[in-house]
Amino acid sequence: MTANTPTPAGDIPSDFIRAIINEDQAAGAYDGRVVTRFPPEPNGYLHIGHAKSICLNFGVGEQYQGARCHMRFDDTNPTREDIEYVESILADVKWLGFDWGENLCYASDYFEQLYEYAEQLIRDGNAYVDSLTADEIRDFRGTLTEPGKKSPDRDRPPEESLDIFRRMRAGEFADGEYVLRAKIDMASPNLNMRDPVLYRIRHAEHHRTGDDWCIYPMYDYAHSLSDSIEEITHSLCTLEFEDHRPLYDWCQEVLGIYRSRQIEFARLNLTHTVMSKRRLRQLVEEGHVAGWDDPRMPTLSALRRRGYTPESIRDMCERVGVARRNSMTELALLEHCLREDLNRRAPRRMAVLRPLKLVITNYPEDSSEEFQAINNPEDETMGTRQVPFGREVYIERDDFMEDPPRRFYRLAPGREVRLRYACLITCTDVVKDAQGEIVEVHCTYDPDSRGGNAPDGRRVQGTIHWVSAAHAVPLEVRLYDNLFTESDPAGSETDFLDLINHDSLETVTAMGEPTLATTEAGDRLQFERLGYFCADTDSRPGAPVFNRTTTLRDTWARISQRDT
RNA sequence: UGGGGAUUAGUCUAGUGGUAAGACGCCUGACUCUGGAUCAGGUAUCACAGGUUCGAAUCCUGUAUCCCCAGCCA
Repeated sequence: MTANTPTPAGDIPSDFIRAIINEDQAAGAYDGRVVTRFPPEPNGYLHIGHAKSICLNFGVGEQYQGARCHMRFDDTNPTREDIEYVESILADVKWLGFDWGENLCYASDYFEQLYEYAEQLIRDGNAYVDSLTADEIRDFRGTLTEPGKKSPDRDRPPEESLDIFRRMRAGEFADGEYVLRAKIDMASPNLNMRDPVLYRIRHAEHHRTGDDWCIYPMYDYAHSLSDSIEEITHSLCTLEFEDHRPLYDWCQEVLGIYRSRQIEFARLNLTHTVMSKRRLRQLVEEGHVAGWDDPRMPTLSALRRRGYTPESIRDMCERVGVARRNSMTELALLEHCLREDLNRRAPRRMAVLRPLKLVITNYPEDSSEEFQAINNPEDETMGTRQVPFGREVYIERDDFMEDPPRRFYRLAPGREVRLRYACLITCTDVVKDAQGEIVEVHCTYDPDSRGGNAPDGRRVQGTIHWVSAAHAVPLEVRLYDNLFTESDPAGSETDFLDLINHDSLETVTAMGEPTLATTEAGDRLQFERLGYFCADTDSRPGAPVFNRTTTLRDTWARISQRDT
């Protein structure tokens, strides 16, 4: 490995991990090298919690001079892992915008070397083959407050252990017949040090090594050695592995191999969702959601489908920071990052979610015209487009009230509002059906206000969006809300499944301006005054489907809610 | 009366002996052809109790609360 010039600690953000790395750099530790790794097990989909780890590890790998971050699969348990997960994980990391370059690694690539190190451990008297059953090992382990007992096999001579271990590898024994254990300290107050299992027999096909092996290394052993083999300098993991650090260090120390340093940080928790693989799997398997990429899920594939940008996710991870205390980040922060990003980038369009027909009685029948609309007021370079207009338009049901409360300054009988980019209209009549439901609103327009400007400069409080009825394109729109009603469903007394928000998905047929007919899956748009929407992969030619990524900040919703 | 961690505003994070910083949220107001965006202002004495010190969120002592650990999972 080549030595690197230390990076000046000046402008590297100051979370405690980077502070440690800065110190190491200043002290010339690790020859000035900085190498991290992101080590998922390919047994599930990546979620927003993983994003924090990805941003940290790859972020560090980018920030320091000559640094890098290895993409490594911790694939030591063939019974639950699959190539499908490998591929989705790779795609998600790439989507987030990170690059592992040449450094795509698999713990399974080290199986032979790991095995040889295990023989060394046995020869040195640091490991032994045990014939205790799983139940017996548990019994012998002791409890949190009582020391464990030594296995009768603990003093098996190294030659004998070596022989059995080789035969374990050769496939002479059934699953569970023997295990290889580290010989450390059965009385240690740290249960991980009470002769932890290093290898177990598993006659199972591995997604990469096939049936080359029938013994597989355990996490603590494999992870510590993999880090060492790759000469990882800073091995960043979550808090629950803190108790494993002594074992991590022990493995590298007794073998006399490259020393990596494990540093733990608090994982990301987000309100109104769950993050554990077990719960996510349950949501999918029991059909509470449509799949791993159901846009209500916190998986990266779901967030992508929902319309979240990788930039917004990375921004959130940066703002959350890195520390050692358990925390729960508010979803609002992620949403803020999203809106900030999309506000700059998303083209504006007009669509009406809950259409109410509005007839402009003084507008000529069978006539139409086009108005120019701005594609993005935040970015002039995005230009303008023409939007057709006619005698009948759809407006949002919420934008009309027959008997409006104070502070409501949209359309109501006798009121004048602006149809965005089109003209000023005044409500003259309300048409109801037999049930008393409003089915139509009649207005007159001011011909001199074409384009939406008041000819005499008079102030018009409200501006509402609309879609020409004659030109409208029907859209399937999926309105998403939080999957859970409580902020911490996993931490609640109530079972998390009973906290599912049954209104988390509402599908409506909206009416959109003509340009919306030609969107492609993945396109992100702002429907003016409503929110950000993303064309779904379910879209078909002539039948667009949109996911509501998030609403716009809605001051009126807050005011009206507060007043009731 | 096992071990390991943590404790700064509603939330997240900075501050490491010199009198609490930033972000989100929330509240006010300005502006506005998105009640969007933008802009201006407001919003904590640092878990608690003692102690050291001219001076403590930062040092010491004790207490409380929360999290993690008894897979041949990672």
